[in-house]
Amino acid sequence: MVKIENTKRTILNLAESLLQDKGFNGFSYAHISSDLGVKNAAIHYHYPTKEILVCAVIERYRDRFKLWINNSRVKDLAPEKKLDWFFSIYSDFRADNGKVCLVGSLEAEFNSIPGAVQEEVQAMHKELLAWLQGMLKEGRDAGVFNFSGEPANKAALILSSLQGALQMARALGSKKFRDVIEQHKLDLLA
Amino acid sequence: MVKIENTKRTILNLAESLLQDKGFNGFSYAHISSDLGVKNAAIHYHYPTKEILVCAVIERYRDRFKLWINNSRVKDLAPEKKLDWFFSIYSDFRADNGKVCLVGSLEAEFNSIPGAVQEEVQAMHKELLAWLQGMLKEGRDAGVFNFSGEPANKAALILSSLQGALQMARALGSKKFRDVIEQHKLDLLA
DNA sequence: GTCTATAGGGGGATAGAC
DNA sequence: GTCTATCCCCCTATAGAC
Repeated sequence: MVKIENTKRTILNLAESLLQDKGFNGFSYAHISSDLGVKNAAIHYHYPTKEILVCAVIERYRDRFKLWINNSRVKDLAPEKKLDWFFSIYSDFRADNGKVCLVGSLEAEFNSIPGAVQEEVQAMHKELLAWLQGMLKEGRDAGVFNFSGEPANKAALILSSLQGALQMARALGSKKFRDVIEQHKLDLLA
Repeated sequence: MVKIENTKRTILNLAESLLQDKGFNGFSYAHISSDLGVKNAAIHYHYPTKEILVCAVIERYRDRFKLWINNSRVKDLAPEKKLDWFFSIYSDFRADNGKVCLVGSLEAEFNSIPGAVQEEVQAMHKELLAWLQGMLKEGRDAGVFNFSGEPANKAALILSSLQGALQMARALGSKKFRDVIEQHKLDLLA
């Protein structure tokens, strides 16, 4: 019972990592099973299809994000600290072998992934945007952030940029990613 | 001689479209050949390998972009019109069956594409950034654009955002894409 | 230039033994 | 739960006829 939970969790870890590294159509059950040290069929026992496996990866990530933002260590931060925390998620991806975010990886291949995965991605993206929008509004109301227009639109701008910047850094290097982060802070705190 | 040039061009058109729709690992020679109404092997006659084919797609796009920006219809525009022109490239992608940009598509799958393609993507991305950076500097010097920091960093922010916004729109719809464009204008012209 | 035919590999997925 | 073995499909790429 404990063993199976560990195995399932390890499979999810590997699948998540491979998704962020090679993309949905770039990884296979063979990658996971060889990394895990078992055979192909063992993965199918835990996650019958690739569609089910990747949906489980996203669901876990959504749960994780919900826990984070509802935890007092994030919830009670000042807006500018919340911003730093959010940026650090993406900086950590970059530092971890140049991974991109799940949303970006899966949306780039959106038209060649299963329908159930598309729906999970959509839900995940909405949740990220909603939190970011609330944080930006909170910060502007508090006089910390400075921007024109709707918080929802500024949130979409920032999130799309982080997504793109992780991809950009693969071709142009980590400095470009850091430059984008700094420019966002400059724009927001000016 | 004319016929072969037309065929080669049509193959490049289809490959470019498929790349922007399904990604490198999501399209095959079979897609191209069935769309073109020929057999698999005919494509290999013109472009022996997928690596060579995709490199040719990117090289053509780079040439096209160079022609555009050196043409007086773009070169002589005022900075704010240049900005609109650049945004329209991405709006047109979005309007064309929700395509994403080549750079975003290929960088998302960067670690599962051939090395020669990676190098082409890198060169292309640098050229796009260089032009955008120059345009932003020109606009700020002319007193039309308003932003803090280095033009290079603002260029990276905007380009990464356009790249991400096309992907985002696949899950969340075209309105989100338009919202991002409007927010960029708001930020830049404030 | 395009065809048929096929090689050769990898992919997702399943059956049945242990 | 994991194994071996296997099925079947799609993929990239090539050989040789037309």
